[in-house]
Amino acid sequence: MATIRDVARAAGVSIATVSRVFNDHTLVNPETASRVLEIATKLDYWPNGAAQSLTTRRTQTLGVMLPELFGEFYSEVIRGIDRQSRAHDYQILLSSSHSNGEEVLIAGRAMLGRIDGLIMMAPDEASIETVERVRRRVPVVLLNPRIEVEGCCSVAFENFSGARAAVTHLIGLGHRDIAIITGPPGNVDAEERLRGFRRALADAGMDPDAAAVIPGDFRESAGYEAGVALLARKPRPTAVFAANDGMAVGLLAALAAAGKRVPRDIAVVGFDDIAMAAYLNPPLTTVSVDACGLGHRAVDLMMGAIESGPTGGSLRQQLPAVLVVRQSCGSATAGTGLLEQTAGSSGGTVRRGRK
Amino acid sequence: MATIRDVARAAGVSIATVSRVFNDHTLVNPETASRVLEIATKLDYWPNGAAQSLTTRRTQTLGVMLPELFGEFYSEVIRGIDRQSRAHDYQILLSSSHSNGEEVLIAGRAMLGRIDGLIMMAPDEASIETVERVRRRVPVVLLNPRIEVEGCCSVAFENFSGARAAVTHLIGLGHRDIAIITGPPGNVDAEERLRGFRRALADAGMDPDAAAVIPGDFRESAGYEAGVALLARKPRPTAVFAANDGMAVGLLAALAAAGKRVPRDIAVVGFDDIAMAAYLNPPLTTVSVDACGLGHRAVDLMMGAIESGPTGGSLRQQLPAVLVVRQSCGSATAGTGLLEQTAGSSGGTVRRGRK
DNA sequence: TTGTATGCGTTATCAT
DNA sequence: ATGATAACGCATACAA
Repeated sequence: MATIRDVARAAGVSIATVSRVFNDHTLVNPETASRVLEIATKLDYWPNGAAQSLTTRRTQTLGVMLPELFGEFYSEVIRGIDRQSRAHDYQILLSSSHSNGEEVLIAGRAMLGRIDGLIMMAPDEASIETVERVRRRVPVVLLNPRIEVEGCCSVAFENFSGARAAVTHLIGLGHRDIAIITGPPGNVDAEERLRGFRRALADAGMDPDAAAVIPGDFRESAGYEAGVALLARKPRPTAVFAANDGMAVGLLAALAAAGKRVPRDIAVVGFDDIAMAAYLNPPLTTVSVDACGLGHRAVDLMMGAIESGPTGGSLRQQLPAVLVVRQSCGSATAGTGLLEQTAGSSGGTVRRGRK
Repeated sequence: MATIRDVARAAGVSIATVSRVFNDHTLVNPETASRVLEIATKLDYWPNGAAQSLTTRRTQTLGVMLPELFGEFYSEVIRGIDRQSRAHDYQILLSSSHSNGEEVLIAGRAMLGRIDGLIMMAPDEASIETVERVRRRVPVVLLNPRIEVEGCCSVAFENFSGARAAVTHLIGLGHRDIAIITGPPGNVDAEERLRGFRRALADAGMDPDAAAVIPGDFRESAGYEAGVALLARKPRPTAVFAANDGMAVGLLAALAAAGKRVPRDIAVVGFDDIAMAAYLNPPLTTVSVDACGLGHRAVDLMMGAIESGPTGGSLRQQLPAVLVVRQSCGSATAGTGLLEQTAGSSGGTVRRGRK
């Protein structure tokens, strides 16, 4: 393939001139420029990106590392990153499905020299060291970080207050025996949601330790199994908070299979507000988070970090988690207010209906 | 940051030796190697990817270009590509949301030098020229191509036979007035599905030109609007084939809003079998395609193309589109067989139930 | 306005 | 087993 040298030779100029034409740096003689352009077109010359980034130290690429690419949630995050990156003329170097620190390290090394910044969601604590090492080279933006890393910006959802609002709503509806299906152990989101669940109970004067905590892993199948386990329980909880919608879907299926009616027999609330939540039977009450917006925001932070260089501060941003009341949680029972504002320092809000 | 030179200096060896240690090329003296490794660790040396790929002409990266990143379908494709790429130790350079040939060209140029191959789904015919130009540089694998490009491998779904099977099924159920909600004009999948729709009607001795063809664009909102338009029609069709599930979802919502019962009043069939299809009310009969598998297969083809070099043949592969019968299409009416095999050279198959 | 020359951080081909 | 040194393709400081 034609290189800058080929074009220079064919046009009878130096490579510096060709380079200038393509980067319209210094003013180049219009005639010369058009001649070079013509030759370049004829030779179908495309500058080599690797060579460019080697000299300019710029790649116009953002690295993205995610723990896994399963479930709608991560797809949405990627979409958000993708869109906003394009708006800034950046491409995305994707490397997901990392389950441990070792893989993260390898992927990080492979990205070095090919990216101007890294947006990552660390699967576990072990990846923190990798983050530190990457951070010495390019800006890093953390997604829902377990631990804040000095010098890294981060964006996170208000998992805690979102979960708290959801459970508080159930309590407001009159429920006193509420179970939770948790996410995978070690997952930050899962832990925060569990914490919100417990806090809501405690706030209402109930004993968090008395509540049924059924282990899950964010997958639909776990929700189904949890449903089976739940039905065998005596006394059977009157409401269930699933730590994500995927498990809520499985739970709903298990309940339906057992002939239970939702919300009459059991109330169900999820978390994430995935696309199908509004279309489930019954429509799922859940906590809505804007996964796409998370990616969008991460890119914005990254752009700032790239601009300001290594001295850039470490902004922390929180994105709201809003309770969306649909039908799976049932309506207010007599004597209980339905519209009370959910408590929470971050001011939880409540939305109703399909969207 | 430390470069290979820094390591060499600190270890008292030449850069060639350091390079050898990291690529375990020729045998290096174990002592020297361990010393170099030690120094490299201390200096936190990471090879620069851009420099590596400049000399080796290898990037361990696959370019991925998609027309848009909206809807579950594309997310699934990306997931498939991502997974299989990782299995081959490749990363992904993503650039989506391209709506026209100009954008595709720009994105293609930006990728040059950073990728070993390109997997792309061209939004329109104008992108073909870009494909040709990219192809002279790196192998290209096309996803659902409108036109086969000489020297490019491709993977496509059996859109035609899938749609045909779906509509044939409706006809077998006794329907004689079947409408279609089409995808966006110019979209290959959309056109093939329309073609399958028409063929099914023709095969049954019906007049394709007499059928109601309602324009859509694959979005949920288009399905909703189509539903409204459909209900105003007299006589009202007894069945509708939505060219994708997203529109079927909107259609279902419109019908429910109008108090119509599915499938009693109107039968509905979709295409894609997205995750929520099985959970809709009623569960959606649709044509299932394995979007994730498409990506997976594309990577496999790419690996072959990269191996075999520029002389690699141009394999074309077809992935099945299987009718999944759920409840939105209703059951057989008297006198009509329900289990008949769908016609089609590619041997359409029928599946039942939730999965 | 244009050309020369150097460097970016590697790998790889020679020697030694 | 190891060391010079020449690419790789481009951008850019400096000279002309």
